[in-house]
Formats: sequence, structure tokens, C-alpha cells
Amino acid sequence: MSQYLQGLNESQLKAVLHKDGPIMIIAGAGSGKTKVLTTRIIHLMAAHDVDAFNILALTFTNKAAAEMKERVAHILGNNARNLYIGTFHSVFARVLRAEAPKLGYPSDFTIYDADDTKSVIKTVLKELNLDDKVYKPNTVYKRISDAKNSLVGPAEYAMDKFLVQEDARANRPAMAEIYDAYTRRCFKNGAMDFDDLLFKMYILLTNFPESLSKYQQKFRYILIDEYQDTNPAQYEVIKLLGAMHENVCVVGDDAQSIYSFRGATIQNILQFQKDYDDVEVVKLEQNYRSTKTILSVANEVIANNRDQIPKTLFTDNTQGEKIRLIRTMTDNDEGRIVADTIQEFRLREHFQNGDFAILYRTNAQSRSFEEALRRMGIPYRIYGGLSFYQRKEVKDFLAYLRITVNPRDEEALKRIVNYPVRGIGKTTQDKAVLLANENNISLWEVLTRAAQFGFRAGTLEAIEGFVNSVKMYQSELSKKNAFDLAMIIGKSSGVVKELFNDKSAEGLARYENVQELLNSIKEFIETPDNLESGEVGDKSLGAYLQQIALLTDADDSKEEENVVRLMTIHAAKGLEFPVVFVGGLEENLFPNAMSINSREELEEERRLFYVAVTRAKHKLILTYANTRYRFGQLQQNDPSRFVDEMPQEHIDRSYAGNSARQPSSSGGWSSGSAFERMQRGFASAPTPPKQSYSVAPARPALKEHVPSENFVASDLRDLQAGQRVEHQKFGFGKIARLEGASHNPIATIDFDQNGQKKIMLNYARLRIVD
DNA sequence: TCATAGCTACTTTTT
DNA sequence: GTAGCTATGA
Repeated sequence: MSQYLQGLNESQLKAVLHKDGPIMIIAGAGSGKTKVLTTRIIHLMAAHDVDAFNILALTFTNKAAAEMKERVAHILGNNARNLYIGTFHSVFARVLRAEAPKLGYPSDFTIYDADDTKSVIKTVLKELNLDDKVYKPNTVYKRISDAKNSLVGPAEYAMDKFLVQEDARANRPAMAEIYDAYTRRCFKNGAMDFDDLLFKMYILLTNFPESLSKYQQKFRYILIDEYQDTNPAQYEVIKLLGAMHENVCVVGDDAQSIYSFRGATIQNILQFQKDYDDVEVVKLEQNYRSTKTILSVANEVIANNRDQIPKTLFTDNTQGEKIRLIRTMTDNDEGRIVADTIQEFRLREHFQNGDFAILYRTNAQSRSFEEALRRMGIPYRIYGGLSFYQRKEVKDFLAYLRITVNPRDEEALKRIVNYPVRGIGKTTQDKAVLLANENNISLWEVLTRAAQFGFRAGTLEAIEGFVNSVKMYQSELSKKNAFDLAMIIGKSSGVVKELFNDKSAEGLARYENVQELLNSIKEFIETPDNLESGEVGDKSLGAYLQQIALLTDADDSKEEENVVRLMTIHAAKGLEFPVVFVGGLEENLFPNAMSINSREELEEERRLFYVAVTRAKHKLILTYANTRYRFGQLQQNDPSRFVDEMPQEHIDRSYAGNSARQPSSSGGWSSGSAFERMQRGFASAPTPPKQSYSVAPARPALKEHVPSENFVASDLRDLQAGQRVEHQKFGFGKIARLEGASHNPIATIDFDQNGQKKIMLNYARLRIVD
């Protein structure tokens, strides 16, 4: 038996050795999924002489792709180079780059990220004279994105009775029109958004049979990671590509499907067996990652879900210790106790910083952990949030590069036409945009022909100066590599100088970020071959821009850093850590308040919890806070229902007070482990009482109110103006009026002691007095 | 035309 | 608590 096959268990081996025909691998958490995928690729090449050029492996994250590639390269060396391994988005972008003219796009089409997309939506809304309070860019984006991910174009959308009716009911009848205008605008700009990369790939394959057959022949063996997270667009493309050889291998775990909000449908994996005849199904049920305790907690919680493929995960690992459940008074205490526990484990059990991960439901939760770690001098790194490439200064600089490569890119143009300030202000810009629309030409063309359009002499001079310098950059495009050209642009545009002259701390950071960006371009041109595709050497600026558009900050991997990692649970999928903290286990936060209205949504939250738990190898610590600041307001939450769903014999509650649920206002704090005393110390530390309203100097100080003995939050659905209520902090008051959307009602309350305040009823806890 | 202060809406998750 | 937008004055 070949060496690379050794150490595989029976099912793993079965999955690897299966050569032709469709196969579905149901891979439980920690069951060696990546190992199976990579070994399968190695086996295809080593034992069956399959050409690397004929293998396509698709993942959801760059990180997963890089890991796979690396593992294959480890065994096969240079042969691995020609494999097509990448994310759906990056592989499709590469294909589309080659085929763009067929679809009427320039090869150097721009890829719009979420910010660009929203910005285009705002532009379109303005031009259609629509109120962006009714048509919130986020809502519109979601709607369009959902449509594209279901392969519904603007024309189909407008004719889809159900969709149109939905929009009408939501009081957004112009949605179809917006979608159409948005699509046209992107096309005019020579740009595709994230969803287009999937949608246009589908269009390419369906409208151009010769392209379909070309890629069908090329990709004889197809492997899909995380199949449970595919959306209909991805599903259809895979089906098309695999139709000729039917060598489609999908790997997934229905229990880890956590992206339905992005259009993923669990049906794809549940139905796979119906898509092809003779599907081989292999289940990987042995977990190599976690202790018996952790695994049984995960199993027991997920058993509450109705929709799932039956399977039994087991492990030969040790029993391990109980799961620690920690309750704290506030979110800040939660941060401190986690930091403290990390310290404890480091000292007593010799863990390193890099062994710890802190996971949470929402990005906003990172703050308290971050502060606590910083205070204790524990090095950490936050993943997610604003990625490097989304920072303003980086985007500004990139906009120069983008406009050089694709002058039709209006979003980029608007960013930099007056940055650094050169006397082309808002009035001029508005006029130019108007001219572009009236004459049906691009904004760039208006600027290049500015003399014809009667701008003021000074303004005209400014425009011409700008146009000439961009034209100069463009003329260098074919002569210079990405880095040299970027350097020229940085110097000549004045961007670098502008940042250099800003000596404030933020200015310094911005300057460094742009330098960092230049470094990354240098790195790009110096990398010997393009790891993404295996195709050698497109070092142009256009290639660089398309690559980074799909990068997130989780991808710039300084993996070896020995630091504590903070990230959302979504971002942690596919990763494992010796010690895992999961924070904010509270109702309304996790499960999130947005997701408790239907069984499907709640089950997805539960799967998310399952993902969180199964990241841990040795130790798992769950925390929740009695009160936490959210949205400026102090909120009280009950412990998460998931806490109750865990097998209690595996839980160490000695850090959680005595009562499981509904901690009463006085009870639960009197017993005393050393740790608990310490915790109480934190809770009652002499920090000044927090203000739950903004601290405007003119406003009178809050007259603190002591809640009544019998304070119980009332059901506020039938709240009426004129009723008297009690608020825990602001005291007694009278409802002056009710306003806001029905799903987010806002009450204006005249408080006896604290004046008038606006309170969001979704969050507030009010007792109706009479 | 530009800088700034103040107001508002937002927080679910992301390629 | 903050980013992004608007109104205001220089």
C-alpha cells in the first residue's frame, strides 16, 4: 500500500479509493475531511495518472484552498502546481477573465466588493429618485443578492409574481426597477459583484455550448468542499461542469450548514443522491479532534434538530474534563474572566497563547475581550471585521489602480477624482455624472472630453490635469509590472505624500497601510507562479486587482503567530483549537433574536453552536453575561437555551452561580469558590456606573432609579400611548407616543425624573404600571 | 469648495 | 459605541 494511504481508517480509505462516478462523503466534524480530500487528489494523480490540469477542487475560503494545495504539494511537489484549487469565486473569476469578451465585459473587469456594491446601489437610488430610507441599501443588496444566487436575473425578477408581490407588500414596489438599473450600471462600469461571479459563470456555461464543453473536458474530476453551504447558483454550475464525466465528489456535513442567510440550501446535500444514478455514499463518523465529553455535548445538542442526515459521531480520544460554564455580571466581566482564565491555563497547564480561541456570534462582541486581553498584556489577533483591503486609505489607493486598469469603473473614479484635493468638488462631480447619464457615456469619457461640456476655466484645468495623469498611468500599463506602476501612481498622484504629511497617529497608520499595500504588490509580482490557477505568470496590475478583490483578512495568514485568536463562529468553521471559549451564550444573542422566529432559523443557530463546540480539542469554556451593552442600552438576557440542551453531567457549573436559568436578582451569588469570589470582585470593582445613554454635556445627569421589588418586564406588543411604565434605570414615566416600523417600534417616554427619552421596544424591558 | 459638528441608524453571520 | 450622512459656517 502506498505510503500516503497509511493511517486512513476504513471509510476514509473507501472514499479515497473510489475512482469514477459520483460520490458523496458525509464528514462529521473533525473526521479528517481535508485529509480525505487531499489524499483523494494525490491518489488520482499518483495511482491513476490523472493529469493535474484535469482536477478541479472548489472550497469556500482561500484558507481551505491554500491548505489543500499545500498538503497535496507536500506529497507530489511541483506536480501539484497545475491543479485548479480555489474558492468558487476565485476559480470562476479566473474563467470569466478568460471568457469576459463573450459576455460583453472587459477582461480586466473590476470585482466589486460589498462596499462598492452598496455604493452603486446608492447611486442608482439617487438617480431613480428613490428614498434610501425606504429602500435601504442593505435591504436592496440582500434582495438582489438573493435573486442572483437563485439565478434570477432582472427580467425574470420583474416577471416573477411572487417576488413582485413580496416587494409590494413590503412597500418597495420599485425593487425590480432598481435591480435592473443596478445591473445595467455594473455592466456599464465593466464590473461584476461577488454574486455575478457565480451568476455569470452559469450564464457563460448555458449560453455558450463551446465554453461548456471546453470546461467539462478540462475538469474531468471535480471535488467540492463544504457542499452543504452551496447555493443554487453554485449547485447548477457544478451540475453543468460535472455532466460529462460525472466524476463529482462532494464532501459536506449537514450539521455544519450555517450559511443559509447567504442563499445556501441544505437541500443540495440532502438531494445529492437523486441528482445522479449510483451515488456512492461514505460516512466519516470517527472524530479525531475532540474529547469524549466535548463530542457528546455536541451530539446531544444537535439531536434537537429535525432536519438532518442520521449519523453517529464517536471518538477514541480520552474522556477529557467537564465543560466549564461561566456566568458573569456584565460583558466587560466576561472579557476579564476569559482573559483571566487564559492566564490561569497558561500558568498551570502550560498552554500557549496560540492554543486559545475566543469565538462569538457577532463581531461587535469582540470589544470586551479585546480590551481585557490588552489590559493583561496577552497578545491577540482579531479576524474579521474590517479587512485590510477595505480600509479607506487602501481602497483610495486601489481606486487609482482600478481606474488605470478599467476606466469605466465609475465607483473608483468617484473615489479619487478629488483625492487628493485638486479642485474638482461636489458640484463639478454632480454635473459630470449628469452629463454622463444624459449622453449615455461613461463618467470617464465626460472627463476626457470636458472641454466640450463647458466647465469653468479653472475647473477644466483641474480636470485635464487629472485626466492626463491617469492617461499616463494607462500608457505604462503594458510596459510596467504591477509594482513599478503602483509606485509611479503613488508618487505622481500625490496620495503617498498626502498620507506622509499627516503626522497624527491615525495618519501614520494610514501611511503604513499604504506602504503595506505596496509591499503586497511587490510580493505578488515576485511570487514565481500563480498559486491560484497553476497558470504561470500574469503579473499585470489587472491580475493583481482581481486576486485581492476576493481576499479577506482571514487569508493573510500569519498562522504561526503565537497569539490568542478572536473570531466569529462563522469564521472559525474548518479550524480547530486546543482551548475554545464561546462567549455571549444568551438568548437573543445566541440564538440571535433575528433567528428565533422559525424552526429553520433556530436550527441553523443550533448548527452554529454545534460548529462552535466542535472546534475544541481539549477544553471548552462557555460564558454568558447577565447584562450587556448593546445599541447603547443595557440589556438583560437569560442564558441561552443551548445551555439547557447540553447533557448536564458534562457541565461544570461551579462558575455559574447556582441557578441555571432566570438568575433571580439576589440568588446565585452567595456560595463561594475562590474563583467565584474573584468574579464577584470584578463585578463590584469600583468602576463608575455605566451610562446607558449618550453623554451629551448639556443633558442633566441621570437620576438613578432603583427598580421596584416586583419588577417584571411586560409584554409590550399592546403598549398604548398614555400608559404609565417603569424602566429599570430611568424610573417611572408616561408613554408620550409610539412610532417606528411595526417590527421595530419606538416609544417616546416622558420620565418623571429623567425627562423625555426614545426607547426601542424590541430591546427595552418595561413594566406596565397600570 | 471644504472641514467639522451633530444627528441617525445600526448589529447576524461573509465570499 | 460608531460610521456615515447632512447641515452649517469659514
